[in-house]
Amino acid sequence: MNESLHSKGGDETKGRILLAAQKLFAERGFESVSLRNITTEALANVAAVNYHFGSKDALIDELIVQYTLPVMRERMRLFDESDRKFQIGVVPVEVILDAFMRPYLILLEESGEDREMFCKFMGRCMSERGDKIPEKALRSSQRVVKRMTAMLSDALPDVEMEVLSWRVHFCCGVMVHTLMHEEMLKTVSRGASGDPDFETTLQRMIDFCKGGLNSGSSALPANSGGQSEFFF
Amino acid sequence: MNESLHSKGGDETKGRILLAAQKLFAERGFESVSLRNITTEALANVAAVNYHFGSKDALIDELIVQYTLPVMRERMRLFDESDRKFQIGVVPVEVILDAFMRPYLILLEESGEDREMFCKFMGRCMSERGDKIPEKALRSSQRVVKRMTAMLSDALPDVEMEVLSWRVHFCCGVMVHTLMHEEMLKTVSRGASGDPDFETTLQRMIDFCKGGLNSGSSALPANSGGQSEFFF
DNA sequence: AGTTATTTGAAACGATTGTTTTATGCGGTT
DNA sequence: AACCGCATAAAACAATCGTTTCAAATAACT
Repeated sequence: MNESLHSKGGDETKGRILLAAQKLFAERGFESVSLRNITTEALANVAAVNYHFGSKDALIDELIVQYTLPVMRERMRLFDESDRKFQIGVVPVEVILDAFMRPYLILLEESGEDREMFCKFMGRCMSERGDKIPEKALRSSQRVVKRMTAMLSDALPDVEMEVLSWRVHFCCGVMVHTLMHEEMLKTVSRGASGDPDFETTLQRMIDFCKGGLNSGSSALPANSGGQSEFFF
Repeated sequence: MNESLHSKGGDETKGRILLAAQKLFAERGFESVSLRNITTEALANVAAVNYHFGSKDALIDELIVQYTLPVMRERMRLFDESDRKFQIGVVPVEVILDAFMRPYLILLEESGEDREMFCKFMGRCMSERGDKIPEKALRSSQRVVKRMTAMLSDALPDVEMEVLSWRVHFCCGVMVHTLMHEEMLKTVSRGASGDPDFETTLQRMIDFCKGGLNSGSSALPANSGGQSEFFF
């Protein structure tokens, strides 16, 4: 009856389908997973997908929106928090990067979902769905990037705007690639202290991106800065 | 008759299929493109694919090997060249990065193929074929990464081996993400001097990665360094 | 209760997938 | 000419795809 915010109470199977879809999409990609794969995993009927969501694409869109918006909100919240904390002076680069990347860690840890699965899902959104990202998620993402670029610009006044835009993009590349292939990266760290936790991975990404953002650039012609129209 | 190195002379359609397949795979991904899409583009019959290659997967494998090996060879050649040039002292980081990333530019410019298409194809190999990379291409890639990591280790003696391995991985993330989404990145640079050429993009990637590799790392427990088992 | 609206299940839809079969055409050799 | 090996073409293969249909079951409301 009431279209609940968390889609709780009402539909049982709808939630199971969303969960199964996220898991399978994360593991094998959007194109490779069929509706029957999903409904089998979710112990539901094939028709249930089209009944509850309308189509496979609509299901994907709903998944993207449902999993993207909380991340973007958390990023914005951390940006705000940082702005307050560093009211005098600028927010340090590593703090900005942390606010940008950490939500992938925190958000899911709280809700008890599988973080690795979630990361892979988000990574696939970025690499396999470059175009077909739902409007709402796209705009939300663009606001975040715009905000972060502005904050970084304050922290790095010597870096031209266009160069900075490119480097923000590079940071996203680092993050996407790392999230997508996390389990393989663990083979790099096999040794003394066991698997590196996400906090370690996060710190390594931040260190690297901070160095990259700060890097002294070779002389290049200066253009007017623009905003990337990407989905991160 | 003679199985020419460049698959010239003998089979006409086989070459056309390879070309069409590379183009379509680059544009839309491996799963989304059907054999009929390919053969239509190549003005060939559907059966021709299975006749010449055995299966769709075999076609993909052949494409990957055919386009990967020259890149790896060129990287190794540039590594050798750098080693000779800097016989006294170590090879600078930016030179190593250049040797790693430039082959994507040079190789195709010479053969007159479409570089943007090629980059996208390689990017898709890395992001959509993480596991199913043919053995030959995989080993070739691993040799390159091992070699580069060793050279970087000499150039950056202060960076622990494990941290360095992670950062090499991050550099790959920068490259893959950039190659995959090059055309969207151009919207960042719209303005004065028109589209940035690949040389500019390359320089920006190198600058960023150099800064990232050099970055002073926060204190983290040191593990034994290992080799990533990735396909780059 | 009975009526209505919503959610399921089994089956089938047409379309498309990768692959195979069968027949035909072509060039070179004996 | 007859034969051969190789390449192509048209057609059909079974399987699977996303989607739809429709009847049965379940829940909600008067």
